[in-house]
Amino acid sequence: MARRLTQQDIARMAGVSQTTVSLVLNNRADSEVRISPETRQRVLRVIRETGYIADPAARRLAEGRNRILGVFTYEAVFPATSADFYHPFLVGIEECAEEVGCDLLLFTSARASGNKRRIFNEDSRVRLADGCVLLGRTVDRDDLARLIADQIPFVSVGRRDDAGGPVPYVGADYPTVTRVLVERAVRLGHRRLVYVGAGEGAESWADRHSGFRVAVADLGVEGLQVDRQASLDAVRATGATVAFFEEQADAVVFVQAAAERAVAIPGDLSVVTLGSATRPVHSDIDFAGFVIPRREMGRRAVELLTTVLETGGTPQELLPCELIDGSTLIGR
Amino acid sequence: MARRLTQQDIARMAGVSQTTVSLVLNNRADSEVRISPETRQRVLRVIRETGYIADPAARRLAEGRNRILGVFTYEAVFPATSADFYHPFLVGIEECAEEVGCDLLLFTSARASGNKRRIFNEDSRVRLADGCVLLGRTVDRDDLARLIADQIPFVSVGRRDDAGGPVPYVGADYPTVTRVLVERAVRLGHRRLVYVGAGEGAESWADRHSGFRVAVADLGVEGLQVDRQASLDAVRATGATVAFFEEQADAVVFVQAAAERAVAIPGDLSVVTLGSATRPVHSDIDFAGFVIPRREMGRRAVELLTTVLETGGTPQELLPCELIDGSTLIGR
DNA sequence: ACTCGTCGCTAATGCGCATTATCCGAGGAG
DNA sequence: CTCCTCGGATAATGCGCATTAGCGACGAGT
Repeated sequence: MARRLTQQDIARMAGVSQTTVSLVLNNRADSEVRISPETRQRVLRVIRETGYIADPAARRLAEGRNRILGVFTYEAVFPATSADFYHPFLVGIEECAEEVGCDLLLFTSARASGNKRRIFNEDSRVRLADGCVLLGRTVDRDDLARLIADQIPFVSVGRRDDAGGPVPYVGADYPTVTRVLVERAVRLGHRRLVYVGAGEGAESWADRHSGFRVAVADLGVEGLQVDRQASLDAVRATGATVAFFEEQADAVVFVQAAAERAVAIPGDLSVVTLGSATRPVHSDIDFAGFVIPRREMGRRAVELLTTVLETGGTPQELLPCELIDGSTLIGR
Repeated sequence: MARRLTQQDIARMAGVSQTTVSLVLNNRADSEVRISPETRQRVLRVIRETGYIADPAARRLAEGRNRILGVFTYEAVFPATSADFYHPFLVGIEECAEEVGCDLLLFTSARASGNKRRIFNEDSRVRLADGCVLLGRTVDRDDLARLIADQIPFVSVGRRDDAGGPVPYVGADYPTVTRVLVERAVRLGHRRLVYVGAGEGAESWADRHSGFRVAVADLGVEGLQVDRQASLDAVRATGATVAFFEEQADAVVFVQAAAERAVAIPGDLSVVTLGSATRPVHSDIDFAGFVIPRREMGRRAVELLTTVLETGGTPQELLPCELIDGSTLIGR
C-alpha cells in the first residue's frame, strides 16, 4: 500500500514545520501558541488540496481520545432472526452515536477465541474505544469487575448489580411498572395473583419479581410463584385468577395450551406479560403488560457514556415503561 | 483515568526489557531472535497475572494492522423500520467478521458533518480500519474514486462501475437471473414483455434492465419499458402480457391498483418482480421472481476483503440469485 | 591462546501525531 | 545601546508498540 500523507508531507509542501500543521489542524488559538493568518491559510490550502486526513491511530496514541464507542454484546449483534429483541437498542445506540459524532466499534471478534463471548480476549480491542456500551440479557460478572477495575468507561444497557463496585447503567424501571400492573389487577378485583418465571438470575428478572412481591405485600393480596416451565394445570392449581408472565414467549405458549384445553383467557384466567418478547415469537395476542423502552434505553446509554467520558461518574438510571392495556386482563 | 499497563510495566515486573515482552507476545521464534523458555514463561506469567492487553492504537501505529474492518453505509445501519433491506447483509458481514476474528467499525459519525453521508469528512476514522465494506443502494462516485486513489482496501456490496479504476465488489447476478425469468415467461407463451422501472441510475437497476433487454433480443420477442411510476392503464396500454418490476414495492402497489380495477393478476396480466423489497412493504403476494442472496453477499464481501488485505487484487464477483416460482406468472 | 560462532537478550529507532520548551527577530522601554 | 517583551514559529519529546542492529558471554575449533 502506498504510503499515506502525513503531517510531515503537508508541512514540507506548505514550507512549515510539522508542529505548525498540527497546530493549525487543531485550531489552537491559545495564548501560548500563535500562527499568523497567512501561514494558517497556506497550511489549510495544502490540506484541502491534498485531502489530508489525520491518522486516527496516531491521534489516539498521542491524544488518548478517539470518538469511537465500543459496543459489546453477548449475543450476535445482527441475529439471523428478523424479529430481534436487541435491534431496537441498537437503533437507539446508533442514532445517538451519530448525533454526538462518534463511530461505533462492534466487538464481533469476541466470540472467536472461545465458544462464549468474553470482553477481554488476548488481543482485545476494547481499549481502542473511548468507552463502551454493554448489551445483553446477562453480563459476565468477571468482565464487569474487570471493566471497573481497569477504569474503562462504560455504560450497561440494563441494570446490573454491583460487581466489585457500582455499575453504571440505564435500565427499564421494571419494579414500578410491575407494581402498577399489580395494582391494576387488584383494582379489577383480583385477590390471588401468580408470578410465572424464575424471578432471579438476571437483574431484569429479579426486578420484575421484586416489584411483584412488594406490590402484593403492600396491597395485602396473595402473591404466588411458579416456575416458568409450569404447566397449565400447575398454574390453575394455584387458584390464582391472574398470571404475571416474566417472559412473553412463555405466555404465548401458555395461551395456546389454554386454547387447546378450552380454558378461556381472560375469561377463566387473566394474563399479564412483563415486557416484550425476548425471543422471536409470532403472536397477535394483545397482551396486557408494558413496553420496554428499548430504543430510548440505547440512546440514553450513549448519552450517559459521553457524560461519563467528559466528567466521570457512575450514572444509574431507570427509564419508565409504557403500559399496554391489552385485552388479557379483565375484572372478575 | 488511571494509567494503563504497558509493556514497559510488564518488562519491569519480569525483570526484562520491553523488547523481550514484545517478542514473547508476538511469539517470535524466528531465527534472528531467541528467548529462553524460562524467560518466556516468566514473562507470560506476569502477563497472565496482570491481565495485560496491548494497546490496539499503538499496535496499529507500529505494525499497520488492526483486525478491524470498517463498515460504511449511506443510510443508517439500524433503521427504525424493522423489515429492513440491509439487515441480511449485515448479518452476513457480522458472521464472517466473527469467523475471521475481526471487529467491525461502523462509521455512524459520517452523517454528522452534513446532511448527506460521506466517507471522508474532516476527521474520518476510515484509516483506523484495515479495510472497509461499502453498503448502500448507490455509492458516491467521488468517495469511490477517493478510496481507489488512496489505495484503501475495500469491497463494495453490490456491483459498481469503474470509478477512476475498477471497483472490487461482490454483487448479485441480476443479468443472469433476469434472463432466466424472461426465458421462463417466453416458454410460457408470452411474446410481449414490459419492464417497469428506470433501468438506469444504480448499477443494480442497469444490470436488471440489461439482462432483460439482451434476453428479449436473443429470444426474438418484444421488450418494452415504462417508467416505475407508470399507471395501471399505461402498463396495460403496452399490450404486454407480463410485467417485470424492477422494484417489488412498485409491484405491490400495482397489484393493489389492479385488484381495485378488477384486473386479474395473473389472469389478465402476469407479474414478475426482480428482487426483494428494498423498502418495507407489507404484502403476502407470492410473486414470481428471485431472492437476492443478501446474507451470502455480506459474508462474501468480508471474505474478499480479507484476501484483498492479504494478497491485494481487485476481486469482482456476482453471486447467483435463487429463483422463486411464485404464483403471479402463468402461461397464456 | 586466539578467533569465531551461537545463544540470549537489549538499546535504539520509527510509526504519526500532540504538546512543551525553546528560539529568533523586531520593536519598545529604560 | 542594552534589556525586555512578544509575536511567530520550530526542535524536541513522548504516547505504546514492533522491529532491527548489536552486545556480552560462553564454548568450540585450530
